[in-house]
Amino acid sequence: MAGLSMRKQQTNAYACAMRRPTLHDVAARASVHPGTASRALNPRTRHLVSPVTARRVDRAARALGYRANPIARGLKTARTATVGLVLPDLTNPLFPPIVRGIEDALRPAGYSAWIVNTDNDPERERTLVDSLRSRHVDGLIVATARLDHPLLRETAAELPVVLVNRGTAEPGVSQVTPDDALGIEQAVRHLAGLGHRHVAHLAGPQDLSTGVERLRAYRRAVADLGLDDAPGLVERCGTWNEDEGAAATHRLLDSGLPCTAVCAGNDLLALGCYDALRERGLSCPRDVSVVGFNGMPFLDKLRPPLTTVRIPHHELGAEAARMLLAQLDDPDRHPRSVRLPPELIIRGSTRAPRS
Amino acid sequence: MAGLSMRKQQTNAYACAMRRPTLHDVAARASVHPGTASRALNPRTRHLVSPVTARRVDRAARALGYRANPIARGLKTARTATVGLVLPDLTNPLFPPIVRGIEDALRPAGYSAWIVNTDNDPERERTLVDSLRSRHVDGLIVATARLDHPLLRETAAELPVVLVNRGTAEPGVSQVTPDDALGIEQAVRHLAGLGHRHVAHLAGPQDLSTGVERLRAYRRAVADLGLDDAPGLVERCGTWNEDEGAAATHRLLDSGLPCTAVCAGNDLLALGCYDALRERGLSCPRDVSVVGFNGMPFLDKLRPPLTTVRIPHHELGAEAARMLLAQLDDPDRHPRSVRLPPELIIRGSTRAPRS
DNA sequence: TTGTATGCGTTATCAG
DNA sequence: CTGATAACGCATACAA
Repeated sequence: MAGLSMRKQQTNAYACAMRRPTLHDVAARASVHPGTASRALNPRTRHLVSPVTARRVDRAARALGYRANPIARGLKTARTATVGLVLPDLTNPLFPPIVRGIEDALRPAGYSAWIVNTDNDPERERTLVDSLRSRHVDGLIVATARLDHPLLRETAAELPVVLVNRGTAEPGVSQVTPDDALGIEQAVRHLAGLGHRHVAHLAGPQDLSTGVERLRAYRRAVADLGLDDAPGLVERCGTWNEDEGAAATHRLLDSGLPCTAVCAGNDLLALGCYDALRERGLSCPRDVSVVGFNGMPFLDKLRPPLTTVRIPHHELGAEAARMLLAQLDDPDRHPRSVRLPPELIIRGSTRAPRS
Repeated sequence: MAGLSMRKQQTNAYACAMRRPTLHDVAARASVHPGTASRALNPRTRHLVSPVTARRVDRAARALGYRANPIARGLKTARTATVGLVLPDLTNPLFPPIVRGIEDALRPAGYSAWIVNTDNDPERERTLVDSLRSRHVDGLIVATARLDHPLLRETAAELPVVLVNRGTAEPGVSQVTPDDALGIEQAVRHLAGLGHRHVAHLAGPQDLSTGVERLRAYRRAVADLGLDDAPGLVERCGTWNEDEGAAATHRLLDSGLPCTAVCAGNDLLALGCYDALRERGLSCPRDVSVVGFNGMPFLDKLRPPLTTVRIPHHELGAEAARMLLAQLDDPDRHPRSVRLPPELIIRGSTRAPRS
């Protein structure tokens, strides 16, 4: 790694980079003690200083273009106005909108987010959470929650944590998730309304709240609506991706069970389903209707455009951020769980079954 | 904002949170002076300490689960092993893979990235760059470069900066960009090879290197290949998005100029083009062939799958990160400019013109 | 109301 | 080779 010796050189190369003015400089210019300047500049302690002095300090700070050094401040206060954001994978199009929601809610409060990717690797996750903590983030928003997730419990015991999108079975952790059950119910009800009796489900990973709850909701909807409940109509996928969706669809079709519609656990699985159908010369929606879940971008550009359950990504993130801020404000606040309602978006991939 | 008074409460709510061990604790346990412990733990200064002492310190550190506090370290060294990453918009699917490339290249060097979104707002950009600087990032990777971009010149004079994806006309700034000219040439040559003589171009924003260079390359290719060079075959778009692409396509079709193929400045414009064609009852590729640019994810799932020029996103990011690391190592290093070769991906949206 | 002193955790520069 | 000490920039008890 770069030696510290470079520091001297850097001073050469970026010679024009004037040292940022410090509180000390401001104090000197205003002819007050640094402590006074600190108080004057801090909204919370400003009332402790005389208005004239305060204004003088303000002017000095403005003139010098003073900006407090958050590092030094953090060292003293043990707070950084920063929250860590733990994602499985930023390249999954589900997450960027959630991130935007988080940032948009954090900004007005003066907080910013530090984003890390775990790649669904628990070890990497542990390392990253540790590095966020050593950077003294004030709290954590976690999108990688598993149902069984000791790290989460440990971490939440030590600093404010809010889960987003995926929940956990670990106690004492706040979470903001889509109402998976409601979404799946809408999807299955839509298919049943079109006349489908044999609806399959591509289930997601069963160690994630999303995978489990969507499967459970599917089963309940099938029962409630009196649809075909053959166990073979459920195919499990190990991860939320297209390959798994395609493989599961192939297994489903190989089973020979009657099936005119597929309710996929998420959009990526649905995309894999598209691939498998095409590979077998089957047409969606003529032969098989397909519903996705999440409302990823660009699904309307597919052929056929994918009917899906849209979850409010941005709002999911914003709500998680607001919840974390509240928790930051009042650490004794009781952990709570919020479910946001999804919305069925009907497009071209669903239609009544033939005959 | 949350008062600091909360700190006390926080100590209550997260009471079990043991204080992280500090260098001081490690030193005490190893019965050495903190200074010695610091030297022993720092690979660069480890040779200054006797092997036995070093090992003793190591053991103490391990036993206590010691992790250096990067904040305190940064305060002293004015270095943070952190780089700022300035993006226009994380929800644009072009960027996440670039981010991953950057992170993957940064990680082995012990650096991490702090991501911010400007929304293409210069004022917001200035604020964010400022906040990154006050957080003492060691350098900047910027994906929001415009051709005319004073902030870039100012900033690059004060700390290492590398541009990624978009370049600038400002002098003295390193950049890693796709070889836009080569990519467009491949695209137009492909269309010409299929027999197209009237190829339109949906040009991107002309204040961005990408927009300008792709337009220039289109013009050159049209000239070289002896294609129809009617000025009306170029339609300008103010931003890289679907709406602009659709509007431009409508204008193009309204012009009545003969045109059998569209070379879009990027994939989003091409998606807009799809929409416009569909709206007019035209078929791609039967009536009009379309080529995109960038190689966004999921383009193969469109109908028809979009022929595009794939740029090596991950490598683009990785190369930018490596370049920044090199610059961090040697601040006197001459700024340089790297262009990465793209690759034409031929899919179903291009075919020979009718008749 | 203001100044003073101290500490946050670490590294660098001295002595020894 | 190791220990002592002084910063780094800021916030905050405490003294004045």
